Amino acid sequence: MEIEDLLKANLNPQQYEAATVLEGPVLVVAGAGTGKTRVIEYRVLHLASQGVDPHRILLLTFTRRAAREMISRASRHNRLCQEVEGGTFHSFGFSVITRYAHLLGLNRPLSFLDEADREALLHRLAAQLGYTQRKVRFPSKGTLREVVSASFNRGESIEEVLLKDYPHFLQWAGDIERLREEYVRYKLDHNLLDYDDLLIHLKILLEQEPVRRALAERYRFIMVDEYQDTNRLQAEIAYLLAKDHRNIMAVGDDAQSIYAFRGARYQNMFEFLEVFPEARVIKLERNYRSSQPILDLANALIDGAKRKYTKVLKASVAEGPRPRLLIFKDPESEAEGIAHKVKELWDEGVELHRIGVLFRSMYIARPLEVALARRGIPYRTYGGLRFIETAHIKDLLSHIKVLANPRDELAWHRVLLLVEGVGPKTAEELLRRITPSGQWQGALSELEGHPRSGKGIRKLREALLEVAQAPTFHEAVEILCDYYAPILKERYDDYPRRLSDVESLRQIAQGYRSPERFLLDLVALESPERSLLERDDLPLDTRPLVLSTIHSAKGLEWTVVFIMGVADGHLPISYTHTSEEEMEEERRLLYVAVTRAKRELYLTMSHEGHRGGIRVFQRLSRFLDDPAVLPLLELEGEPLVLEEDSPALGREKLLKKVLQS
DNA sequence: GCTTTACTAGTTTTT
DNA sequence: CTAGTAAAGC
Repeated sequence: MEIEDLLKANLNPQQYEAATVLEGPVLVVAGAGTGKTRVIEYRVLHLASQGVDPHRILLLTFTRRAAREMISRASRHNRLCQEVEGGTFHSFGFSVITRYAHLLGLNRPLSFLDEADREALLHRLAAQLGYTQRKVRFPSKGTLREVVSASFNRGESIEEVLLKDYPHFLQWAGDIERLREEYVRYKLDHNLLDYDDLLIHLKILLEQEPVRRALAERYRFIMVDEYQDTNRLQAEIAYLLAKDHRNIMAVGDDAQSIYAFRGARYQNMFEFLEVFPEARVIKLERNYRSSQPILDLANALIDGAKRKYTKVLKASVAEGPRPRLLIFKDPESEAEGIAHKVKELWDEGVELHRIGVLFRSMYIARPLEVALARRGIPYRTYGGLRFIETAHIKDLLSHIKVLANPRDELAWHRVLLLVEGVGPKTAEELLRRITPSGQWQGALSELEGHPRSGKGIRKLREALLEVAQAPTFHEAVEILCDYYAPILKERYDDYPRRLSDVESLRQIAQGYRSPERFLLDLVALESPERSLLERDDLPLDTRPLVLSTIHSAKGLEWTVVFIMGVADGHLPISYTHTSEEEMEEERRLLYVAVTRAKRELYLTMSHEGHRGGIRVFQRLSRFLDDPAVLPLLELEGEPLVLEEDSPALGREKLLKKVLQS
């Protein structure tokens, strides 16, 4: 009973129970830093050592990274654990849908639409329906994507979504409903899947009794992590998988729910107890991560929430410095201040990767990147625009997509618009000739005589021909990069930086034999470049400082944490209309950020900010400017706090003052 | 008629 | 910084 001893030695009684109760539903309410990763790790290990075939264990997590991490930790004790099936709902959906595509009437290969592809497609369809030439403003493609996507993952009609999020567009409810239908039809006709489809189609498959029974039979033990951030579809999927055998464990913390904008429902935690009334509830409240002063702040923050959370975190490390609030004059000195402090810590021997800098939105970190670069402090950013979402990488990928599937209209559209002398009209004309058959060579040569675009089209055709004849995929990518480089230089002022991204792509391509696999890894699911950069094998002292959005920092921890921009307008972020629900989520976001810190926590803000070139005064975040919270902080800098009732100048007064000066 | 360029307004979080 | 729009240019 070696494993048994290991469990007993490494888990507290609640954790032990969560790891070892294998039969029947279990809901684990796990506060931040209470060792839920460890629970899952040991539960997997326990299952495997009880003789459960690892292929019958399904671990659904929020990111693939989280799944990888837990499985690899369990595998250190028992190599069999490597065979456990783990990933996100989306990646699980993708593999199930691929296997049962025929039941859905879809033909392989299936292609994946990322967010930008979805927008492009919606825009095209809206234009075809004549919606874009409206006198009254029709929603932009980004908004259309949000609305359509929200209607799917919240299970609401377009009208309901508009009512809540975009009441000013209510008049277009009918048109957008129609657009949504066309969008779905197009995807089905062209074997395309987007993020929502990965869940929708999975659920549709699970509603077919034979499929459901086969999958429920296969996966006898199911674990779902970050349950507070699952949406309605995901909860239904979990239920369908587990309703027969009922061996399901959901782990979550309603106080850490930060994805409502994406359809997440912390209510799923409570509803779990309704669909599985016999579920055992286990609460983890002993925090192993942070010192008590940090947890006091976290507890006070969450105590100020409208909705009451029942957990109170208790630290196992009592002592530690109080969290510090640093107030700077402007964003630049805030950045300088943090960079300076980081350098100091580094010089004192704190390894960079033990320090994390967190912020609500990426733009907050811009000045910091400058300050770090100046001091030669290596850093890497998490969150924000990802590699494959940048324009130049999408350009290049479109060329590869076109070769992999010559009927891919979106990819062709992008490729053609890059050709000199080709605009929307010529591109549409070419698309009409190319995509029905996929015979691009003939279609392209026909237009080579065109006075304006002919030359560019010929270049494209010759390059594609050469690429198609390349002996290996890797060489094909080389040729494409050479074709694309001059276009890139022509189009982007900042081409040197972009060119180095192209170089990275070229290197990533070296590991692949075929475009299909490459595109799937890169576009459909988590991109490999992350794992390339996240090398765990790097010596500890060369791992860089992490800058991360709070959303991306979920589940991570650092010895020293900086939270930038704790000012009203940044955290909570000011957005045109903010409901009470959204404000509560902003509070939880700060809670999540605070609970990432183990020993030292710095909260920083600046009084001056720029909004569109105009200087504005900022006040401390309303979550911190609270009599129950402020005394928990060590203050540094001038707390130039504007009076709560300091009256706004108002248009007329401002006008007078400006005219006088 | 179509493409390119110049300008302006608004800029969250992510599988 | 980028998406959308208006005007200029071929």
